[in-house]
Amino acid sequence: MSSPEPGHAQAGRALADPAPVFAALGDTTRLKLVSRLGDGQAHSIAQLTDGLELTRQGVTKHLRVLEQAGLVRSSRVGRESRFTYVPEPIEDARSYLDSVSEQWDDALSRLKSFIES
Amino acid sequence: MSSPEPGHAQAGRALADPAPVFAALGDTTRLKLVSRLGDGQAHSIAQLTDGLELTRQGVTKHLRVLEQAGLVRSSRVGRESRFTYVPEPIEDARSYLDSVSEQWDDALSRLKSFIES
DNA sequence: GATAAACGCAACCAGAGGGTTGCTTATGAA
DNA sequence: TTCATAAGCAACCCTCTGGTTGCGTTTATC
Repeated sequence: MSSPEPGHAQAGRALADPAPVFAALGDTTRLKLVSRLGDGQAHSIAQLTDGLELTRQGVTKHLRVLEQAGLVRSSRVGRESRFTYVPEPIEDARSYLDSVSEQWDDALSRLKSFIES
Repeated sequence: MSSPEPGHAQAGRALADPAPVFAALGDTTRLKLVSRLGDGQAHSIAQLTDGLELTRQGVTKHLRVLEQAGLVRSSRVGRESRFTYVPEPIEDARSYLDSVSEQWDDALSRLKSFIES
């Protein structure tokens, strides 16, 4: 019993510490990257750089951040590195937020029934 | 039309740019604070500091971050500042993650039906 | 084989972040 | 009124972050 709080541990996975995932999502550029990778296809760095107004190196850095948070996986194919979306961490983050909302709802209904009694 | 990607805009609110909310959640201490505030009660800074191994000033800074992200609201009552949970931003973040997952699922099923054809 | 494309590595920079300490101010309780 | 509690303000610290540039390396392509 020492997870970062949200009581009822929820159904699914363990989700050790969701903070790094949220931190990785806490940047507009990275959100765009995640979204673009959400199409299920593998994309090269050059591809992903296109449309974003920053250097390829900048994009690379962001991709490494996403990769370290487990949101994305990379593999070298020929002369390019292909990045693909990994769904699990976002599922985990989602269920974490679910548990927070649930906790909140429970607190509210308890409060309500207390007032009405 | 210039939101940070996820196509189908989703049902609910506008959710301008979810990045700041995720960034605010991207810290273990702040997650603990949010969770503790999720009980629906108002808590003073001293209360919230208790149990966390850092200074009251440190906690205050984190609370200001949460407040600026809209996750929390503060009001002065007597000599103490009371912080309370605000549910909307987390709802928004949740539905954003929903839209990402949905996009991913759609992509997968399209791929699958393409293979099978 | 020469050229171009796609990338990795390293250095560097300014600014934000997480944290502390010290001191002052407001408010409540004795 | 005096004393203790709760908090605000400001300065300071070090580290991480987002971004750049420059250059070297591998892989295609002509």
